[in-house]
Amino acid sequence: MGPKLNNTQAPTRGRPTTLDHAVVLKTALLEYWTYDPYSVSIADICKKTGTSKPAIYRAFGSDDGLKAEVLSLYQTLAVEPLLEIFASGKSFDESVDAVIAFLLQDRNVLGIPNGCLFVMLRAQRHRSGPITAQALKDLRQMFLEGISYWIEDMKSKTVFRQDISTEIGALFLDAQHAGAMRMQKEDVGLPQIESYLRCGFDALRA
Amino acid sequence: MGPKLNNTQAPTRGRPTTLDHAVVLKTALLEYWTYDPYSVSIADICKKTGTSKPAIYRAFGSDDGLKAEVLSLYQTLAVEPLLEIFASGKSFDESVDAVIAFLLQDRNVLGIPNGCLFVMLRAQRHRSGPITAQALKDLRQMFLEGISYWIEDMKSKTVFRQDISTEIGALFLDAQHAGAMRMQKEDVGLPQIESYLRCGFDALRA
DNA sequence: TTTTTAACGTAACTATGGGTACGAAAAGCC
DNA sequence: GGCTTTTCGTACCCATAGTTACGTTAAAAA
Repeated sequence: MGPKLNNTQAPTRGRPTTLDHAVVLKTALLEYWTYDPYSVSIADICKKTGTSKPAIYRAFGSDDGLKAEVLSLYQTLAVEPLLEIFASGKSFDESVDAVIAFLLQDRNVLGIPNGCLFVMLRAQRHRSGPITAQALKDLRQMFLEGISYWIEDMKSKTVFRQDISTEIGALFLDAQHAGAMRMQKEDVGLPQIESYLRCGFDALRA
Repeated sequence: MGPKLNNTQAPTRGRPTTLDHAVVLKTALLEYWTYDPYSVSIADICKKTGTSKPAIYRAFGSDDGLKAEVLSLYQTLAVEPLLEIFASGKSFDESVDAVIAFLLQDRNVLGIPNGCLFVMLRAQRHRSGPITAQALKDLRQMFLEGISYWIEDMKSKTVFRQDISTEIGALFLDAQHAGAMRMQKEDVGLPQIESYLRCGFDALRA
């Protein structure tokens, strides 16, 4: 989109780029995730990364553009790994265990914030600009589809209740995920969140 | 708290109050509920009600104070009626039906916004001032307790799964409520939300 | 009637938000 | 070396947020 490529080779003329696209993106991700996307300003990210505002605007176009790129990074770092667990052909019980283990890792140890940026953005999607809104819509779609595939798979193995439509099952699991992430932010204990999630999965087991 | 009582009789000296406390509160509630508490400014509420900013500060002290009073109004208007359904001694199935009917009323017809202000505030509680934060904490506590009472009642009638602790059951229903309200804001269809809720209640039925 | 009391609202203040104009600086090309 | 190209970042723009100073107005008390 922008007039320049990332730092991965390219420019032939003009002053070389000093801004590190990846560092800014990663910093923004961490700030948005830790606090909330709409409580962190461009100026905050500038301070954290030692860059200037125009540099960020040159690289990302706008606040909306930055948020959209951050969401894209979050997708590859956090959402897709979760979907891969669902897609990895595990049994029902193995899937449940793996998903719970993934969601409830000790984040302090890993240096990862609590909660889920995707969930936070969805909860405030009326605030997002058009680019982020579209990215959010697409990701939601992909998320529900990923879950739907798993449900279909489980149904074919007759370990998932046949009387629950795939659509509703997907909405249900999506909501379970959001609920767990919200509880994590609200400092509900891990054992409680785990029980909550198992309770939900039990509702789907044939 | 403020130096004056509400318009319900009282002042003996000085210029009489023209600001209608109730109207401002109701307007703020509607704006916060329709959009989101942190996308609506004091100035917005002034425009809607035709009052001045100092009038609002005189009556509510601060943004935080206004939000806290609005939350209190929301509690009596929307949260307590829901808890009363749970407390009204209905059977399990009647409770489920009544709760679903309550949550999924046609809001357009009633002039009530979609979603839930309580859920919205909780999702952004890190932004709230100390007064609102405390009110939010108290309301959350009351909400979980109200649900817990119902669960205990249902357990005593052996229609609620005994192997789910009351604490987890309450967290689960709290999350179901939040999920349904979030879906309503995300424009998920009513039938889907209803199925989602029934699916969750089914998980708790003995 | 004058004094006291208290709410009135215009017009400010400060901080911060997203966003940019523009001259300086650093590279390649001729 | 000059010329072109492109990024650099300081210093600004404008809008809006929450909040308040202060002169004015309307009532009760003296």
